Amino acid sequence: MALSADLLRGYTDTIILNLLRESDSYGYEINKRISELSHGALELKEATLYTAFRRMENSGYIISYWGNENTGARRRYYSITVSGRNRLSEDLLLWQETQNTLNALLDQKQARPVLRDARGQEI
Amino acid sequence: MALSADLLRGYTDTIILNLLRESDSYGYEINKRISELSHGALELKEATLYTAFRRMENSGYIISYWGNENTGARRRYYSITVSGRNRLSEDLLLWQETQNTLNALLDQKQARPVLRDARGQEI
DNA sequence: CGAAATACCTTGACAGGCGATGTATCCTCT
DNA sequence: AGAGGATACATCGCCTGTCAAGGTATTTCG
Repeated sequence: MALSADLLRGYTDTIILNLLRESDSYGYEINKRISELSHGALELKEATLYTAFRRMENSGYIISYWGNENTGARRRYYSITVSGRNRLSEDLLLWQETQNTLNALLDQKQARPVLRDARGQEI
Repeated sequence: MALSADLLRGYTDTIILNLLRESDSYGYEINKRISELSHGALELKEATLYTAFRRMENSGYIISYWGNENTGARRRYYSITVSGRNRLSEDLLLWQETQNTLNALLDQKQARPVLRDARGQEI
């Protein structure tokens, strides 16, 4: 079941920043990683993705550079800045708070984490 | 600390429906309940609230009627419909899923091994 | 060769949140 | 009695993030 990214509005930036935290990457790969890590639950549209890149680069959270592939299509790599890491930290705190608040308002208990085995199968 | 309502976009309807689940209520009271239950973390603006009511009534999730107060300002009460309860159930499931997905995407992970391209370039 | 995958990008529409503004009544304090 | 705050409703128009639809170019594989 795919989640509407509209319900996650505002979190695309956070998700991207969190992936870039580990290493530079480029659009196409980031999109695939998101799809993988969410087990297909979230698939960002390209328009959404590239708008997010522009927005975040304009805000100074990431910088971009062209990779020098000598084979295959050209890639634009993105790198998280110090400012981006700060933004990410705040976002992560905010996400915790958002969960607490919404769970309080919806009378929900914390979601039980989905556990998976080595093959990605839900336990 | 107030949450950015943009991060909760799409959940206002769910929050309202969940409050109406127990008993009919009216705009002003609902807004106060939200503020109380969230310990001030979420304060919906009136414009947001009343657009939500219109939207949900048009969609058949709630119906409204004027209260017959003989003192104080008039109140428009809202009542959740069967369709609204169904919508709420789906929303609650979706919220659980959203948490799981976002936690999977945002949780601290082991650092991904440094990958390099054919030319030894770090990617 | 043709299709699919890789990889990038832009335009315009849509929808939800909200700032600003307006109305009217009631209560409390001075 | 008058002022200010709380109660209670409502609308208009702007802003912003998502995305459908469209485009370009290269590589890989059957």
